[in-house]
Amino acid sequence: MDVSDWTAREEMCPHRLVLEHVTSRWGVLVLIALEERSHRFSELRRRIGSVSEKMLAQTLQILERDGLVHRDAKPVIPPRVDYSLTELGREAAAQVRALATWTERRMDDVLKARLEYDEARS
Amino acid sequence: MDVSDWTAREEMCPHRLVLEHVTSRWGVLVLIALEERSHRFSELRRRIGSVSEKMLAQTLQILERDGLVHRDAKPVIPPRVDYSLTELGREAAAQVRALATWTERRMDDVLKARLEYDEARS
DNA sequence: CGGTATCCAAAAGGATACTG
DNA sequence: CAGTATCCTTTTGGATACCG
Repeated sequence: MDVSDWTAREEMCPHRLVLEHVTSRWGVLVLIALEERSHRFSELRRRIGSVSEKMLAQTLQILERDGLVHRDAKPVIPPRVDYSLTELGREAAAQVRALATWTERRMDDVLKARLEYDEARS
Repeated sequence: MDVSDWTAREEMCPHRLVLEHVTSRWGVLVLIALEERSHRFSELRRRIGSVSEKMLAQTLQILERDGLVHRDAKPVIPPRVDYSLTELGREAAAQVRALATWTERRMDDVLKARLEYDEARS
């Protein structure tokens, strides 16, 4: 893989965009939550906590369009919509979770590095 | 890992921030470029192509502070600064590259999903 | 309940000029 | 060469109100 492949063209290349979707602020949290089990819209909101309706809806639409999330709207009143991962989404979630787990595991080293960095400059 | 752990506190929790650093627009590209070999500042600029001086400098500082990137400023004229990955940075780069490789490998399925999604709505 | 539409504030990011 | 400082534009994201 060549880095310039990711930025050479005017419009960002397609797989660079998918990477941005799955690693976006809310994309990461949605994928990890849905990897565990399917959620309704309002369940996801409560689960993630700080996300606004607008951003959650937007994130879910982007991930659904990319084929990572399946949206199941049941024709009942009141409306009920369940979100789950597709096979593609489960693969993405596994990758993202691996990265998230790594940051958790290595956090102490990062904090130590920051202390050294800040001290060297004060 | 619980998703709400990532968003519960006022300030984002620390490992969530590290995740944002390594998956940021330019962080991804810097890590992948440096995984291959060390680069000078201007080499990175040319390699990544579309990044501004400001953003490259900022990204490198953030990654250096997190202990992922090593900065080696040689006291010569004209100045020469080499950037490389630390051991921690190599681990991060491997994770990020795995994710990037996955998006590349699965791009066809994503594009197909998008076509279906867009057609179903037109 | 599960959204959309609108407006506004905040943050990210680029262009340019300048410096050791 | 390797940045920093400043200004300005673009993008992101939250709050609110409304709808089927």
